[in-house]
Amino acid sequence: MMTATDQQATVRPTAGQSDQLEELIIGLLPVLGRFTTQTLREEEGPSPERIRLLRQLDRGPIRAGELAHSCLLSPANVSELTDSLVRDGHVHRDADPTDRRAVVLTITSSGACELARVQKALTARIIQRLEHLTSDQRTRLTAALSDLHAAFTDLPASKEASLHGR
Amino acid sequence: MMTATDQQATVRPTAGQSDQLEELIIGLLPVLGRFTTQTLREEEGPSPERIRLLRQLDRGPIRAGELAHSCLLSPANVSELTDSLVRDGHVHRDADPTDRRAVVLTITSSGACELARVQKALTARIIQRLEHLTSDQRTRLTAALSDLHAAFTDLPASKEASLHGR
DNA sequence: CCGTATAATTCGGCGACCAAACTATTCGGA
DNA sequence: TCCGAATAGTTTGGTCGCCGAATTATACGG
Repeated sequence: MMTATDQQATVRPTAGQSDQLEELIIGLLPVLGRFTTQTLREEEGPSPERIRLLRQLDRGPIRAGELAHSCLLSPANVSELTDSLVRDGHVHRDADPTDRRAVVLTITSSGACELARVQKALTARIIQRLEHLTSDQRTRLTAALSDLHAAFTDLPASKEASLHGR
Repeated sequence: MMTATDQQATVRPTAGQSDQLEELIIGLLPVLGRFTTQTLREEEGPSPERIRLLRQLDRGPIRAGELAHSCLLSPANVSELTDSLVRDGHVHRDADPTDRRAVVLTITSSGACELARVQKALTARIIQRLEHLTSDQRTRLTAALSDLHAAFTDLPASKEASLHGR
């Protein structure tokens, strides 16, 4: 009845068995993404994206441009997100004394506190999801995710390898 | 071996070494998310979210509500996204003959084609990222992601019965 | 000093997303 | 048989994330 293409269950001629891994990665993203946004939404705190910025800021003060770079966001976006973080008192903006065009972002104690709270909630949820894994599975997962993370983390320009502002 | 990246493992007294795993998962999302959106953006096709719907539709016709449920989206959102997919000729909407309130969504051949094209591009990029992994690492990653996927895939139904008696 | 490069912000606009209101249909009674 | 409640989707109004282009302020080489 239906048109030419019926509901063939994933018979893909081009697929080898290694295709499975890529499929897994592609499929993982929406699942994790939903989970995270859902969880953080319930948490009533800063939005997921703001949390992402806070996570970076928690590592130490950073210039707005570098933050944009490290989070793969446009400067415009960072500027806007920062606005709201400043408004909420989670971050403050200071002029960089060495270059007055630039801005240095620093997390406030309230920001760090929020971050900790939210991350704790998120972590709790994750633990809950993982609790039926065996110890071996956990170990394997940790190692594998480490690889995966490394594979997809590209710091295209490690020009500022001397990031020392601490 | 730990690829101790820039992560400074915030010594948490309550946390065992398993804390590392949660950190990895939290950190993975933005990395993967960025990668995917970036790649798909370059691909000039349907947006990532539309691709997500197409992926589900590619498994066979489905009612709009079920699609919303399976993708964890609101019906409103699905309706809108579907609009654009229909406009682009990637999907068609048909009234369900057994229930005229309902709508059945079916991917068109053009939709399937687009999906294949885009997934191919995405897969190619992923392969590129993974090419320096050893065969063992790949195997481990595949198994681990399988676990992870299962752990975060929402369990269907089963809540109906318990909620009934309230 | 001046022109150009650079850091950030502002502006306009699009896409994703949702809750609430609305429409059309089904279905369980009385 | 008809009515009201439930159900499937759509529309509406609005928020947030995100970006490119224009703008502003500063730095720096000549």
